[in-house]
Amino acid sequence: MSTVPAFKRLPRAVREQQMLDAAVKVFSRRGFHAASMDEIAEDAGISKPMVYAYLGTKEELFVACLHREGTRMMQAIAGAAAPDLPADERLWRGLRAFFGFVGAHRDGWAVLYRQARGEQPFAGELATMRARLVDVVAGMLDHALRAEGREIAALDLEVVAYALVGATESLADWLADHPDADPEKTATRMMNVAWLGAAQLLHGVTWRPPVD
Amino acid sequence: MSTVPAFKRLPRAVREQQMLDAAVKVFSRRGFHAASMDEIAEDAGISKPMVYAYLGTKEELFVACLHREGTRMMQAIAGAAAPDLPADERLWRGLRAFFGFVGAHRDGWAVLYRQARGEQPFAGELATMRARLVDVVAGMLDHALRAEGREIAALDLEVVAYALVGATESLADWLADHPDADPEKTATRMMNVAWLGAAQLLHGVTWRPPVD
DNA sequence: GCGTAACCCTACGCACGAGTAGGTATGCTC
DNA sequence: GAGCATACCTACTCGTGCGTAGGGTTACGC
Repeated sequence: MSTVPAFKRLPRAVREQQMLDAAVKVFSRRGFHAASMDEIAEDAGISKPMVYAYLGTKEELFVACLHREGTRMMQAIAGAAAPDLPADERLWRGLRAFFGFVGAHRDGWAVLYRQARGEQPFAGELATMRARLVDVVAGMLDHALRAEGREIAALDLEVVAYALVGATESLADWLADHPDADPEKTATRMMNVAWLGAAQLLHGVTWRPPVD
Repeated sequence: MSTVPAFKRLPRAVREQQMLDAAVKVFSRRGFHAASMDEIAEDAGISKPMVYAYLGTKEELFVACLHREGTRMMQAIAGAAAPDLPADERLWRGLRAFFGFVGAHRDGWAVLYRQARGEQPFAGELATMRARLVDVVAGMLDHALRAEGREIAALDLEVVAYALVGATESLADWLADHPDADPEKTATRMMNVAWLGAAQLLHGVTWRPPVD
């Protein structure tokens, strides 16, 4: 009794991508814990054991999402890189690529940053990625500084870079919550905050607390 | 058979505070979902039904934590307010109070911002608080701008304020993860990023994307 | 000293969701 | 067209953790 199967059989690689798509969607909507494997499987149009067979446990699945979205993001940014441009130009291109990515993959961003932040097992994964970003930014600042024959303590540099990355993430959240906002314009605004401030710092201007 | 009770009976108000202390601690360590009412009860040195009797369901308990910690934070910042000082001085005092609070209540901060961000039911609570902060910062910038006879579109102002708040939150996370770091010094660093950048903006200097 | 209200407990019901056992169908290779 | 790997399913087990039922004990007012 050859009943025609409701939906076609597909090669593993394809199904895996569908599952990851569904997982990113559900994780971003519900958060890691509240998301259920059943819902992810249903959303992918497949049964639960298939998900386990291909992508493993819930944690492994989540890590796979983190990996795919993270790699995509890093590639988007790296694609805009041009090592020998002046610092502001590099920063601008990086920001534009970054906000462009977030604008195009809003739930990828949500799962990557919003969800992974709190949950213990994945905080590390995320921290690594952020650390890489912070290093890049700090490296850029350091490079620009040396070009001016100036120097700042490494710790200060790191903290400033951390603040800039934080501001950028924050605007990314804002962007993700405002579907009609323009990524390009958001990048420009970030540039205003980051670069005008950084430029001052690079020229040796620093703010000191008043002695009260 | 009057067995001396292992621990004293205490009035409701006291127990409620103990429970909230325990809840904040556990929520910040585990995250909302992974935290169990049993662990919170045990940590508070009380049995689970008492928690339900006094603070209600898990969600209600979490909201209660959010409320207490949020109020404390707002009070800490409000206590440093002095409406008629120049903008940079106000910003400095606000930042100092804020980082001082985070330094002193690290897990209060964690539960407030790190956990509430992802989970749907509480995102609203947090968004409200952040919106208040953003308004304050934006209002300050706007005030300073008008004093110079200048003006910026409200949306731009809001986004800049959003970025500054994001950078500040990010440094707060950094502070929470570095127990030996000095809140005061962190505030100074934030001031360097925020104020030097904001000062430029206030003087009408803006960055524009290159025409490529 | 006695009632009553506030404080506090042990021990459960029950739902939900992770992960699996065990089997069926389909297409590909030789 | 037989054999075999791959794609796929239904239908469970079992742990975990929320929320509660149904009590016991201490203090306090009168």
